[in-house]
Amino acid sequence: MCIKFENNIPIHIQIINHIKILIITGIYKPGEKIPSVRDLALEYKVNPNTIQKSLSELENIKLIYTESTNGKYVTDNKSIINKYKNEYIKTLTNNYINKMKELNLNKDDINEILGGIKWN
Amino acid sequence: MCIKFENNIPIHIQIINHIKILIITGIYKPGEKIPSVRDLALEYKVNPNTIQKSLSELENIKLIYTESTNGKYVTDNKSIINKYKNEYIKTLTNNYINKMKELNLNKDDINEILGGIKWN
Amino acid sequence: MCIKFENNIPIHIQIINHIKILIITGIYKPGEKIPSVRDLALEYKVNPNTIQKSLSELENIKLIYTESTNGKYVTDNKSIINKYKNEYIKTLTNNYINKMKELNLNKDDINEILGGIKWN
Amino acid sequence: MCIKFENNIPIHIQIINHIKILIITGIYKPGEKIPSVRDLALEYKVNPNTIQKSLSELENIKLIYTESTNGKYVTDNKSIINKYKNEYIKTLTNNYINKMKELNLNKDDINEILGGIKWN
DNA sequence: GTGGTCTAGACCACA
DNA sequence: GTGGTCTAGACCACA
Repeated sequence: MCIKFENNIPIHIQIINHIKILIITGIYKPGEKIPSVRDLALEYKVNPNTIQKSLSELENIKLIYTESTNGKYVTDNKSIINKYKNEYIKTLTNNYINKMKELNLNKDDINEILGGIKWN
Repeated sequence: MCIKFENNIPIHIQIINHIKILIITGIYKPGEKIPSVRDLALEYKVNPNTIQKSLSELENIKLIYTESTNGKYVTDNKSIINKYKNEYIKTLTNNYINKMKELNLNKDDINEILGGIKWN
Repeated sequence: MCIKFENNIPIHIQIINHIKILIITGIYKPGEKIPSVRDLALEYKVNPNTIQKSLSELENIKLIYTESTNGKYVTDNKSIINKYKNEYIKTLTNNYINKMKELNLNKDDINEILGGIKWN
Repeated sequence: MCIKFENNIPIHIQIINHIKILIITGIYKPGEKIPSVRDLALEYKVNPNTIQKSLSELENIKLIYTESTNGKYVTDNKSIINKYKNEYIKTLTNNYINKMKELNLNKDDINEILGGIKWN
């Protein structure tokens, strides 16, 4: 696990986003138990309270749930995961396109650029 | 001028990249005088030495040149600017595609996503 | 270590040239560790930042490289060293010949002068 | 006239050498009047006393002479000029060869290098 | 201990 | 006013 925190963005937000991506990309799988607050605090090198705050928010948006004495789990409702995945895809894509527009590139330019990519 | 510096990346590198993008996007035009070292230091709220270091590097890679005692100017060699523009496009595109791949999306998925974008 | 700095030439440039010659002449050998920034600052009696600046430039031109936290080393790429050696030879020779020309000496004169030198 | 003074060498010595070279190279011709102390002081941007000291030394070694109320002249004794010219040639040549030796080059190497020079 | 960054601030040349 | 140099000194990451 490796995350570089940025200035100007609250750390708990950055942790939310990081874990969200782990779930969206399937690194944390649906229904899978996620590490304990204590362990995550060690991994991210932050205070356990910060982790707690982040996980609460992830629970609010239904990406994880708590089994009372047992730990926290990734939701197994794949449609929720997909919803956030699509949202993330949209954000990435818009960011990409906006930067391309700043460079005065249009739809055709982008298609040409993507056409030249080799996929493996 | 507005730039939020990130942790973990030296400020002078971030300034290099920021000014590079201003040149690439044509906000700083070919042959145009750029603000003085002192003015940039005020704008970016850093020490003039830090600006000096950044501009030296931009001069090394030929994106700007110095007219001694007169100021610094964006190169008017558009092919150099284009070289860095293309490099930047490549980086943006690769980053975008790599994130898409992490989400298990392939070429067709991306084309479909881009096809659904409305251009204005 | 002994170096007399000249006026009118920035010290960091003089240090670059001095170390370059140490490498070219093989006093600093290929692959050998060079003294730390702090030690060189003491030797040359300048600020460590000035050494840092000089060594950065020597790294830019690939004559040295950095092993992070470990120190800086002379390149072990002998062809790079040779390139700068040949460049230096050329400069010395041109300077010598130009001064001879100022004295109205020609090729034959120089050959005669050199022919009279005793080699040991 | 342009001379950059070096540290660590007394300025009057540097001026002596500079004028000596002007005479040796024939820029100041045998028998020619040299500029007044006052004018030389302006040219070299030094105190007239410094010029006076330098010219005295040049007079001691017979490269110039004074016509009492009339000014100072380059000697018209060409054999004296030649003596210093030869001395200067010797110094230049020895310096050149010593630097070449530091680079582990020998007589044959130098001949080869000089053979490759294009003369015009 | 190693390299590296950044600031504050003095000072320089050029014109 | 412009770029450029240099120092003193604090501070950082890495290990």
